[in-house]
Amino acid sequence: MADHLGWGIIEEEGWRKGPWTAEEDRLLIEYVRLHGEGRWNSVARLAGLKRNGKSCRLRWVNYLRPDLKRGQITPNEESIILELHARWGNRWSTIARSLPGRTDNEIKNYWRTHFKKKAIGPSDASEKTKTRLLRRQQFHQQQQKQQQQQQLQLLLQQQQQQLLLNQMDMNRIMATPLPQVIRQEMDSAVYPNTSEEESYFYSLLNSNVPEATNEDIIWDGLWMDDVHVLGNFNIAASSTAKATLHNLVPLC
DNA sequence: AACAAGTTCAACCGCCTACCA
DNA sequence: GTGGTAGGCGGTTGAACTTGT
Repeated sequence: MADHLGWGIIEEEGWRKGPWTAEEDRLLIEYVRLHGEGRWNSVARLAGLKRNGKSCRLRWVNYLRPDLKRGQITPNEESIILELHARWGNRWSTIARSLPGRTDNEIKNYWRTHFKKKAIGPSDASEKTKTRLLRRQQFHQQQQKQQQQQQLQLLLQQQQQQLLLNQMDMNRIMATPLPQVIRQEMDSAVYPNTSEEESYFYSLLNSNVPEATNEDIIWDGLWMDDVHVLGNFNIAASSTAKATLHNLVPLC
């Protein structure tokens, strides 16, 4: 059970709660400087703080992070908050990403104190449902994305194999003496005038497919209305792949 | 000056998802 | 496949501060 010795000195299972002291802040800053962000549950052990991981993370993210912007929300920021809230609802962390230096907590508090009163009404009652629905949709989209990535990766693997085989054939052909003109023709057939999409595909073929791509960032901004974009991306990737394969076929 | 009411914001809570063994 | 754990998120709380009477 918790010992209630006053706000700030409450302890439960050895964890301190309540307002942070300057010394605790110093220890946390030092910890992050040495070990970086993350592994928050190690903070207690490594930094000598009697705070649980969640508390440490929150303190860092909302208060100690060096890139935080202090002071009043500007009118410009306010309009961004209004616009994004109209679009996303109470998805504060998503909104916060569009306002560098502002935290989700800060934006949430700002919204509640400045706009909540105006917003209370029939729409407010449905806010929770709306947020949950959005979350569920996000989850389904994530699953779809994974499936599509798997398909794309499979396709790329097949094509890389095909390319390897083609290259082996090419090597064999190139090993036999040919007139210069015919060789030039063949060179242009391997890498014809490429479109942007094809260049992108070549670059994919020539590099290992990264495990974590910028798609994560893109996906952050993709929601219901944007699903078709990913659908098109997949189609585009597939069609490009087909086109590229088609270009290679005459070589076989 | 003193008190009440209103506002702000740091911090906590509970839930959910991702990840790992 | 499953259970445990860590981290992230939105909602809520309550102490501190400000403003009005």
